[in-house]
Amino acid sequence: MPELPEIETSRRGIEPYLVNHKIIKAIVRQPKLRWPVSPQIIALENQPVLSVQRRAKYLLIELPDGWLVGHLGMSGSVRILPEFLEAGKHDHVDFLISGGKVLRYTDPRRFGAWLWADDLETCSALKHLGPEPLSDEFSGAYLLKKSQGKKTLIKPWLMDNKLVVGVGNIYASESLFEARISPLRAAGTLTGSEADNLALTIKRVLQRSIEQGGTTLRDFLQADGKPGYFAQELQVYGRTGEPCHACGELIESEKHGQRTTFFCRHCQR
DNA sequence: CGGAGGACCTGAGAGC
DNA sequence: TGCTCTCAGGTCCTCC
Repeated sequence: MPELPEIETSRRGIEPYLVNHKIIKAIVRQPKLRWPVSPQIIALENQPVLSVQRRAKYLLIELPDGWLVGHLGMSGSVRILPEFLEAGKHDHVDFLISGGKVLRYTDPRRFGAWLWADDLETCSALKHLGPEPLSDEFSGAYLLKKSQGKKTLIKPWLMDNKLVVGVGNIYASESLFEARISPLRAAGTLTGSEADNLALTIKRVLQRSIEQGGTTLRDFLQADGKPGYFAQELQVYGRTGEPCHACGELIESEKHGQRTTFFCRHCQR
């Protein structure tokens, strides 16, 4: 499911229900996720939530003694239930919140994770991540420097978390289209002005999607159960064979490393 | 080292 | 209807 805008949408959705409340306990129905659910989570009792943050595609829930580190994988979502409701087949973890509401994690494919971290600096899941795309550190100059000599295709290169986090399969294709850069080029062929443009475009596309509540393709829902509306603004993703909104030529798709890339051969050079 | 590919897991939809 | 195949928003691991 989710790329950065969907995680940020989820974070904003759950934050007001958690901060200044306590997590009474966690109910873990299925501990076998991407990694086993951490024992510290299973043992949680009556902990006040200090903050709800995000790093890359991880949700970070701050407790007095450490952090709940959640990842939604490909198909995961979190939502707030007004009260405890019977769990479905894929409702793997509930966090019971003081006052009676429930933070429920649902994930059919179980590629997600719920881990405990004593502190964020030493958390192995977070340690090797590149810069946040919406931070000042992520710039055209940064992209240009990193691209030097790279033979990888630009599109899978953008999806590498060591380069920049949060850009997944949807937004990699969308950003390259908006920047009019062909995904078929090697990363090392980026010019300075293209790198500047690409960095700005990635920020703009992600920001706009966050404002729309993310992209709902099939199962992603915001924490209140509503879909995200950015799907209506997708220019190339999922539009193989349909006319390009800019030039009318047909959108093409190709597989690069197991993932489909969508692009307009005429607009993107 | 960089880069390619398989692995994890389930469900939806297409085609026969 | 039901089987088989392909595809899906992520990322870690191994192999060359």
